[in-house]
Amino acid sequence: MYRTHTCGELRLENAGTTVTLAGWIQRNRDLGGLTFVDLRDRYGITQLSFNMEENPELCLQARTLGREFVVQATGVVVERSSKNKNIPTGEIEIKVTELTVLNQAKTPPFTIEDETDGGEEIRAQFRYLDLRRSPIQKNIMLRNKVALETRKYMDSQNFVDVETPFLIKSTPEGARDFVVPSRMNEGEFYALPQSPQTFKQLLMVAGLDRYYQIVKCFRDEDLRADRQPEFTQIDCEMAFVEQEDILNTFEGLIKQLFKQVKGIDLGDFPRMTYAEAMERYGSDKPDIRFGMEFSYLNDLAQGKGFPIFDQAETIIGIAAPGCSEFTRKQLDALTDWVKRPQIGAKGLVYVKFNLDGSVKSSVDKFYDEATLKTWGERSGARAGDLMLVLSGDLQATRKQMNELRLHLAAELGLRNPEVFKPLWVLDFPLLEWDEDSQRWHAMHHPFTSPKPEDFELIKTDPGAVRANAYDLAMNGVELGGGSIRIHDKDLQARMFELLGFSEEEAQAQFGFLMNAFEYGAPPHGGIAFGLDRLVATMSGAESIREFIAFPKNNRGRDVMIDAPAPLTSEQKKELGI
RNA sequence: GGUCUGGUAGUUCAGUUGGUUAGAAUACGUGCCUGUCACGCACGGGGUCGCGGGUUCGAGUCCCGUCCAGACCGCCA
Repeated sequence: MYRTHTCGELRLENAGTTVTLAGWIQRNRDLGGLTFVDLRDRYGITQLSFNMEENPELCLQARTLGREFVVQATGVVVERSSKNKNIPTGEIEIKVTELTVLNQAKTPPFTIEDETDGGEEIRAQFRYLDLRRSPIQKNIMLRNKVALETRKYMDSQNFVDVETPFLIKSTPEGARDFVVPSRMNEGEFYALPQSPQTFKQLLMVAGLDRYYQIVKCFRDEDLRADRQPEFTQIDCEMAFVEQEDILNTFEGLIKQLFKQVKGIDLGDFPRMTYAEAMERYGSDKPDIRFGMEFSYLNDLAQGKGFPIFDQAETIIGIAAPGCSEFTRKQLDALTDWVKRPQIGAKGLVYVKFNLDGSVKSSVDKFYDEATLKTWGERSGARAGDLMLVLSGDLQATRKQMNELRLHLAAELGLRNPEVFKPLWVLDFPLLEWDEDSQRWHAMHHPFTSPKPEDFELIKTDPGAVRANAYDLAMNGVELGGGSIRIHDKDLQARMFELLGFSEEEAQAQFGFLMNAFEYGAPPHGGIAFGLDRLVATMSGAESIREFIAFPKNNRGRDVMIDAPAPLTSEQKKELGI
C-alpha cells in the first residue's frame, strides 16, 4: 500500500497514529539539526519532520530530496511545537521513520506554487506541471463538478445522453470546418462537427423526446481568450416544446448549477428582447451588473451648430458614476482608447457634472449649461458624474459605446467577479445581411424557425423577421443559445432558398434532414451552453484556457505535444492528398 | 488578413541620451545553522540580450525584415 492517508486530511486528533503518505516534495527546509519537508498531493500539504539527533541517517537522506521528487514517508503524527495557522494540517507533522524515494525529478522550469513565477508560454509547454498547481486543479475540479451536476439535473428531467458522430460532412454555412481525409474513400473528406445540430434534431424525429450531451465541438476559426478550436458544449434538444418550456427548463439547470456548485441563489432570470438589448446596451449579451445605460441625445444635441453631432445618425451618451473629477490626462486616455482601430471612434465628447452643480464639457462652445443639463437628466447623470458621448452611424456607435461602457466599468471596478447577473435575450433576428457574399445569412443557424407573426415579412423585409431564438447572457458573456427549430419540410426548403441555396444544393447538403421531416417530425427546439465559458464565468475568469486541461495557444497550437505537425509522405500518399 | 504589446540568466524582470566587465530577485550548487513553514546567513556557477541584416568608432538600446508569445479587430451558422 502506497499510502494510508492523503496530504490534506490529518489533524490534531490523528496524533499518535502511524501513517504513510505519498506525494511530491513542495519544499525542503534544512535547519541543520532539523529538516522539514512539505509533502504535497491533490488534497493538500503535510509537513514531514526529521531530527538529526534522533535519526541522523534519515535526516541526511531528507536533505537530498529535491523539488518535485515523488516520495513515500511513514511516521507518527505528532502535534507541532510551533503551529502553522495558514494550512489545515498546520497543527501536526509527521515524525518520519521510513522514507522511500519513489522517483526523482529534474528541477522544474517554474515553481509549482499557487503564485507561480512561470509565464504563460513555459507553463503551456509543461502543462502537466502547471496542472500540479492547486489553482488549476481547483478549476479542473470545478469543471468536473459542473459537468456532474449537469448530468444529475438532466437525468432528473428525463433527458437521454446520446452520443453523436464526430466524423460527419462539411457544410458551407457557419464556421470553417476541420476536415479529416478518408483513406478508404480517396479524395473525400469528413468534417468534424461545429455542433451536433442536425443529429439532435434527427433524434427528435426519432422520438427520443429529450436529448442532451456534454460534447466536443470543433470550429476552425481564429482563437480568443474565450474561444478554442475544440470546445465543449452542453448540447440539448426537446420535442413538443415551445420557447417558454425551454427557457424554464434551462433556467432551472443554471440555477441548480449555481446553487449546488457555488451556493448562490440566482433568482428568476430577467428577460429582454434583442432589440431592447441593442438599444440600451449596444450588445446582444449585455453585462447588467451595473447601469450606465445608453441615452439617445439626437433631439437635444442637434441643430445647435456642432457639425459633428448635426451630421451624425445617432448620438449616444452614458453617465459614468462618480467620474466628474477625471483629469485631462484620464479623459485623453479614454479618447485615445476609443480611437484605437479596434474601436474606431472618431472622437469622444465629455460632460462633467461637478459636485458644486457646475457643468463643464468639451463642447461648451456649442451648448449652454441648460442644454447640457438636459443631456444629464436623460442619461441619469447626477452631480459628480461624467457623461461620455459618441456619435455616428447607429450600428457602429452602439458597438463603440458598448466597448467603452465595458472598459470604463472594468476600470471603475463595477464588473465584480463575485456577482452573477443572468439575462435571457429573446427574439433575435432570423437573418443578417452579409456584405461580402451579398446575401442573407442565418444569424443563429438555418434550422431556426421564424416567429409566425413575422412570417409574411420574409418576402418584403427579411432583415426584420424575428426568430424564435434566444441566448443566455451572464456578466457580458454569451453562455449559451438556442432556438425553436423548423420541423416542416416546406418551410425548411424555403429557408434554404432564402439563404441562397439551390434546390439541388439544399438536397445534397441537408437532404437527410428534410427527408426526415417528411416522416413525422415533432415540433422541437433546443439550446447549447458553452461548458468552458460557463465554468470560467462561474469563477469570475475571462479566459477559458485555465479551465481546459490541455488547451491550444492563440495560434491553435498545442505547444506541449507540438501539434499540428506535418505528415510523412507515406501517410499523405495513403490518404491520397 | 489587420492593430497593439512583449521577447535580456532555469524563471520573473530592470537596463538611463547609443559608451567600461549586462544587473536584481528567485531558482540551482556548496558550506553553516535544532522549530522552520516564502526559514536564515555566507559563498559560487549560470547570458547566442529571439533570429537576420543595416546605421555607427561603438548597438541589449536606433532602423528594416523575420520568427515566437499574448490581447484585440475581422472571422466565430
